[in-house]
Amino acid sequence: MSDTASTPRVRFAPSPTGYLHVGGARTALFNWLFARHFGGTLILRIEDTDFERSSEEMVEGILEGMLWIGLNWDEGPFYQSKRLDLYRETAAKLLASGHAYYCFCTKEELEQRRAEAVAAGRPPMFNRRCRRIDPAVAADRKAAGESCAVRFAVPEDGGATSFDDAVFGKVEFANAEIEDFVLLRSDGIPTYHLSVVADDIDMRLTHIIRGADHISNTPKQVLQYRALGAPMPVFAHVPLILGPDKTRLSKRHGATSVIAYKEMGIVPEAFRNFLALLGWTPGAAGKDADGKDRELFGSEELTRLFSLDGISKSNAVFDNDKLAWFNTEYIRAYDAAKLLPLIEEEWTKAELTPNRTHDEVIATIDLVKPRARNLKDFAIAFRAYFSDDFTYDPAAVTKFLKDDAVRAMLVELVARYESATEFTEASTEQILRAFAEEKGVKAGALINGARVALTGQAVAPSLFAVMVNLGKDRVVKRLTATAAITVPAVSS
RNA sequence: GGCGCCAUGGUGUAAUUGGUUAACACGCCGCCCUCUCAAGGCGGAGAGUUCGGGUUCGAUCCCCGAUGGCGCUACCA
Repeated sequence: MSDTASTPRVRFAPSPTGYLHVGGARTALFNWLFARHFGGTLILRIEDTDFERSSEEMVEGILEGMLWIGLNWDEGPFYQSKRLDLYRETAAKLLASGHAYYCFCTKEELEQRRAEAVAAGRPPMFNRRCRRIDPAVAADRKAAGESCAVRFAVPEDGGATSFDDAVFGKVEFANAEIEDFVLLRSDGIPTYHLSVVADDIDMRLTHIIRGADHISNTPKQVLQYRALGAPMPVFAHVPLILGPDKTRLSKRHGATSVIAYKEMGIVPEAFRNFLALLGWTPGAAGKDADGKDRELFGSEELTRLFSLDGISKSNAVFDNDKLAWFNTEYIRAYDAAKLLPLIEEEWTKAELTPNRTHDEVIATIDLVKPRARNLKDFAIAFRAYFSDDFTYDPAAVTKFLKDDAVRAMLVELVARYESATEFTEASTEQILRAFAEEKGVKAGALINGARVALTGQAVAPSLFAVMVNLGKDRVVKRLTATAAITVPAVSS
């Protein structure tokens, strides 16, 4: 690590060939946490040198994903496609110092040789044929217009290249295993190997925190740092996130794009908290007074606690159940006012317009949120609290309103409420229980039936709290309507 | 195939870096509460630390091997 840098400079460098996926989001989060912890700088760099697969639309999707989980950046976004000169200059330096050379092999030749090697059971590595061409001759051929790529000359000294990874420790590769990789393609566009190093040096990065899938690429980069005489950054590779079957997380396992979780009704802070704990633990600092591990960490606490030391080496499985748990915890902890804008998005999507006053809406969110697992609940299961436009859950009707006698009694109950002078939790309960006693039925039967009549659901908060929340008029109306509710025909 | 990395209940992780009845959280099961369902409270099942060898008085922890998983193996990133 360079001692001229007092604070770390890190980067998140996605390739815009897809949306921000959960692995990328976690890498971004770790970089962000690391930068914020040390008061360092986070740079956002778009690695779009694969013109075929990159698109501006994907860049927007990635930024949207980052912003959603609350990540910002200090510099950038920088686009590699706009920094081509830097890469060409870097390649020229390497060429000049003898660390790189022109390769005139065509793609077809390369493919053919690779196929032959595989068929013969030999490693399909580039055979370094063009490395033996005299540099002067190569320069002439290039000047004459012959198409060529630039390759890095990996030391043929029988030695090894290693680096000290902040999470994995010392990792070493025999130089004989590293092929003379392409730096500059024949069309003058750099490959990833060149552009990362050129940019990481140019942007004076001190720590490279990225997915463990880059471990095998690292020696190629270390070699370039040395050839360029640049200070070596600290490498920290983060284990990958796997699906429930322990294979690489993919669409097969459900949502892989971060934004999909937003669309599923996940609260951003819950997602961020969940992600932070995949492959990282605060260790002893994350235990409570009883020595139990804590799981719920807000943004500030996460950045205070974050450290490279807490990153584990083994891959982690993405567990939807745990995410769901985080989500309910966060929804319950949010105040109604903070929840409201998120819920309004869901209402818009569900084409629901609440016909209640703002204060009523806030009070209702508080009433209902202890039972919410997901933002979607506010638009679906809890719909009857916010709008008169709701439906009855057939299963709930079958369970509690199947009995005609119960339905008739609920309708009869209406008169009692209409003539009541007050309408509080205590009074509504008292009226119902007295009525049940008169009729010789269990209060529970009427309560459960009324719940379905009032909310359309079998699941709800305390019935009398619901009554007060809805208000006398709605209660009267909905109870009266009980008679018209159709009981689903019992099949089988 | 070659190279690299990893390996603690179903999942995420702990275990004063050799000495614990292997801990916590999620999930699961049961009980309590009760007008339903969550929540909450209480209790439970579930790993002897992938397997096999070592080193040691003693290994989850150190070493070797095997197995398994993952990653890389492009003029993709």
